[in-house]
Amino acid sequence: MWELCGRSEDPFLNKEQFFTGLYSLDSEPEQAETSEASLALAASRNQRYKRIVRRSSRLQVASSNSTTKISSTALESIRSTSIQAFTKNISTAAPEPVVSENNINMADSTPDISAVTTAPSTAPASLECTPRHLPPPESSRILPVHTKVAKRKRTPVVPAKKQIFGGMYFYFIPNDIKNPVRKFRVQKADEHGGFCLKEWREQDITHIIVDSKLKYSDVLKSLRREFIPDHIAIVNDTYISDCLAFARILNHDQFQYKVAGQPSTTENSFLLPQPHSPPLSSTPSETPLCDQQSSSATTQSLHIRPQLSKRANDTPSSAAGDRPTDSQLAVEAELKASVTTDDLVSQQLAAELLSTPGPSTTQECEVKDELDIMIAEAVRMGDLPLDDDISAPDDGGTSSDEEPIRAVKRKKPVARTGNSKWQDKFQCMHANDGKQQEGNPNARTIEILSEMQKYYEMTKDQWRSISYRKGISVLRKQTKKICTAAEARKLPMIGESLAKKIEEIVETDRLRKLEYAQLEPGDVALKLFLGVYGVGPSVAARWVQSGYKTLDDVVKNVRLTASQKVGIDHYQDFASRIPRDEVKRHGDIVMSTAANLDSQLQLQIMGSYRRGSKDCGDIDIMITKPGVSAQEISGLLDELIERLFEIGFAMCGLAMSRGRDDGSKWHGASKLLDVPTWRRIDLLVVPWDERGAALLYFTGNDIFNRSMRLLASKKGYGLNQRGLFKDILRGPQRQKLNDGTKVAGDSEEEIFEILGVPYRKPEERIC
DNA sequence: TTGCAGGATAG
DNA sequence: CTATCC
DNA sequence: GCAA
Ligand SMILES: O=c1ccn([C@H]2C[C@H](O)[C@@H](COP(=O)(O)OP(=O)(O)OP(=O)(O)O)O2)c(=O)[nH]1
Ligand SMILES: [Mg+2]
Repeated sequence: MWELCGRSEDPFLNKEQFFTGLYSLDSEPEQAETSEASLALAASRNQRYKRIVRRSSRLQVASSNSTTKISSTALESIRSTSIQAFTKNISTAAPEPVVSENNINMADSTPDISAVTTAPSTAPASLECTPRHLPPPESSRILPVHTKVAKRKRTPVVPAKKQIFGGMYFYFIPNDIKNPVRKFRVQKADEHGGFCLKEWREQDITHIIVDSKLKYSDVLKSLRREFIPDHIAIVNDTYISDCLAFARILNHDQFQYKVAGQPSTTENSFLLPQPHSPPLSSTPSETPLCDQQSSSATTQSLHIRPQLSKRANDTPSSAAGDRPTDSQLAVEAELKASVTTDDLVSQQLAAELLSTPGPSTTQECEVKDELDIMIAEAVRMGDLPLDDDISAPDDGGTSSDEEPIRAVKRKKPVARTGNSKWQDKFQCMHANDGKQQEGNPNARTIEILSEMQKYYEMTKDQWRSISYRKGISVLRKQTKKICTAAEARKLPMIGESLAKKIEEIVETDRLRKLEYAQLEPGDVALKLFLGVYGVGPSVAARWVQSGYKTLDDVVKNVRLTASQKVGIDHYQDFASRIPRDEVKRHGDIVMSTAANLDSQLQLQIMGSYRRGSKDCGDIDIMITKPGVSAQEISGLLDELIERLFEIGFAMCGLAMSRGRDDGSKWHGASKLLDVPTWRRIDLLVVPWDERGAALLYFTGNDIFNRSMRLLASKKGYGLNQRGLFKDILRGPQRQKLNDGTKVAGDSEEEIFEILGVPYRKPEERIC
């Protein structure tokens, strides 16, 4: 896998690629021309090539706020009831299965990295509805399609009589064919009628074939499961050859096929499990341990976990020191009474001053945004000589099982069209204050499409999800109702598929595909799990696949990370939005605490708060100090955190900057004295000369940031939370030769300016 | 057919 | 390294 | 899913 990923990364891209995806983020219906000046600027700074892609491991996309939040009314019952409680608002109208028109390509068109790391990409409902007797999709077989063996798809080269594995589904561990012996076995199994899956498809798999060197615990670990369903037989790797030797299916329960450390089973049925027999019939006795686990989990799923109830396990700090509550009270009281006194007040004032969006910099664009947008098309960006040839380094066919397919890849036409016209329609170019949601004529359409977006929320396809998001965003900006597909189609980021859906929604007030998707078993649980802080698509899918349906199931059976524990304990807390006032109160406490440490610190509440939201998903606070660069502020964060714990404000840490002294980030939970709800809080300490970039980053929103960054990269820059850079070069091995030259970082305005984007006030950065 | 932001932390 | 989060 |  690793080699696969590494290889797929192109260090350089040619010009065509350079402009690829230019329109990526939402676009603006009406676009003005951009000034020639900015254009020229862009052109002049443009580099021959630019590394656009950094495909490492980036899977998560959607912001947390729009998705998977559970309505507060339902929160009550989360722990104690099964997830069905959450289905109440799901439309139950006639499902009438719709064949997905677009899903087909997912498996193949998904980039390698995604294919590797994201889930099966099978059509909806395949999980439970795929008949066991149907062959799996080619993509999930362990052998490549064009391998001799696999190619003749089920056309037996071996006499029918010898197709002893007919209807049997094997999952090999390790699940690859790097080992020649294993490859041989896979081939043989395939030749004799068996299916060798490369994906874990629980419904289909009948046997797990385990390498002799592995132990049972390795199997569980490799599958990341706590037990193996009892309809699946676990045998060691001699099983296949023995079966072939005897030309019949042998009893997999026999001692010699056991995997080391495998829980004992009541043996000796000398009858084999029928390949097609329903799960229940196949040796019910085996792996009793596991069975027990799962059943107990389900039976107890209705109980509240007593031991994990609130704050039982965390908040070690509260015990320490002097009465936290008093301290925190004092802090707040101090804040309130502060009219009269002391430098604390002035500190706070200073901080507020800094944070006030008003004063600086906004005057120039205070008015209209019509003047905004964009670079017109006319741009020839054409003639820069490119180092066209993609030096396709190697491509060792090595390793991993399949995928000789990738040999095809690698060649870029390099036809240089003289001019790429890129009408900039980056969302970041457009001021969007996100108001007007009331009278929105497309409200209903947006609502339904948002539901759809949630369904695609990863696991299926992260990109599809963000495409929905982009389309929805465009729709949200419309002032007139979009009624027909043709009408919709004209909008940017709304293509064939979305247009059709929009029309269907307008005409029928529903979307069959959505209803179909909502029927998918496991989907409700998936959403439930995705709502847990620290649980993403991968883990959620794994849990669902293990048959868990409630958080209790999970707590009882799974080893959780520290974050996940807190996330489950405070599922409701973190799912609820924070009133703006409360955000302010949290901020004030941090500010005064920080002020006591160093009176020169400047704090400012960022994120959705700075954008003016009425409520926020969390509290984001940036801390900086005039003139201080780098790590003079090191250790400061630690101290601050410590104090926050002391006063009973900080409840737990979720992620802290790693040990280093440049400790700059802390993510945790905090709580007010009179509000029982824990809140997520994010502190960011930034050097003075990076404050502009940090401001830009931390204000968001996320889509806005991505839009800006994409735009920057198109223009030959690199934008991140530390600054705007140019000339980022990378060596042959994708090694970073330099970090580029920082061209801006002090101020937001400067960054906007250089990128040719009209300044946007924080409230206008809602995309 | 391919890319879709960029970086940090936990494990 | 991947998964998750910002 | 969209755009190239
Ligand atoms: O994927 C992401 C997520 C966040 N951010 C930036 C923008 C965002 O505004 C800021 C804070 O993140 P947070 O998750 O708190 O989002 P928010 O904009 O503050 O919204 P919410 O109200 O959900 O907190 O970090 C990104 O750049 N990329
Ligand atoms: Mg926030």
